[in-house]
Amino acid sequence: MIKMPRSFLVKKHLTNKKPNYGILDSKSDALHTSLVYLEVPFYIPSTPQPLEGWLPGPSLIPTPASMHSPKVDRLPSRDTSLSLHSSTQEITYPLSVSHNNPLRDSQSLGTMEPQTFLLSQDFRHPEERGSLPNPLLGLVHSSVSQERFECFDCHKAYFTFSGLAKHRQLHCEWQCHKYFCCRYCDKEYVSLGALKMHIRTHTLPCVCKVCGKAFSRPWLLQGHIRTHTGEKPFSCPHCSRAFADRSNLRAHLQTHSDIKKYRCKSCSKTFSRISLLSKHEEAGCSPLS
DNA sequence: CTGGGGACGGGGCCC
DNA sequence: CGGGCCCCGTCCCCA
Repeated sequence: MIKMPRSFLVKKHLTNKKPNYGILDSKSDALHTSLVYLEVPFYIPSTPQPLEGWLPGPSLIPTPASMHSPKVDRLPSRDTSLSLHSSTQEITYPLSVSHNNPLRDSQSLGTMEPQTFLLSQDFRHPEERGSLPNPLLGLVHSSVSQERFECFDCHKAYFTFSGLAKHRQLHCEWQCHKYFCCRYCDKEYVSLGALKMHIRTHTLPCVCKVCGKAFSRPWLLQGHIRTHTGEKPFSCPHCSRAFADRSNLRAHLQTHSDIKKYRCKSCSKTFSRISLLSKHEEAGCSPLS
């Protein structure tokens, strides 16, 4: 029988990249500087940037047919150049640092296809890097008529660069591309909050004053204390039984139901627990029995 | 072996 | 943002 792990919601190993545990103890800039960013596709906007305009103008960066998924490996800044690498060549482009780029309005602009790059570094201007997370490590997409900044992961679109930046920082980036590893075990989580909560299962800060048993969360301790006091606040409306745990009452209520929650697809027999259904199926369901 | 109770872990939601 | 609570679920144990 395949046993589900107790921590069934744990993110499994989808990446080898490990975050810096220091972020658990501090909410400093380490949150944004110590993590390893994954490479994700990036579309060079074909219209001017709403921020500082320091990104390379699209009309300056044609799309070589032989160039696939080049890496931007040099941090661009004003009045400098941008090197793009592919497996076959390296191309250096001057940067468009001004909204007054004369090529911006060229006829070729309307026929430009979105260009895909892989960003492996923080691509922002240093002034922006100081205050914002790296939003470009998500999808940025635009059309000629209406520029939008679209999250590569969830495809949510924003009209402003900073809008996407905030979205990436608060919601999507970590959830989609970063996994937080427990320093005490090998479990990984998709959010920092989930990891913090998991770590409590190691540190067990909530201690029972009666027996000394420790728990990860206060309400778990409260439930445990009921085992000492005998308090059972959750009563069954169908019988005289009462329970200290609401989940256990819910499971008990299944015993009063003729139609249980979990149904065998073969014989339609129902079970109060999925584990009982699994046992039934593994034993070899016989619809005639 | 089956069914059920006790205890507890984890994410989501709300305040 | 963090705590409390809810819900879902598993594991262990016992009748």
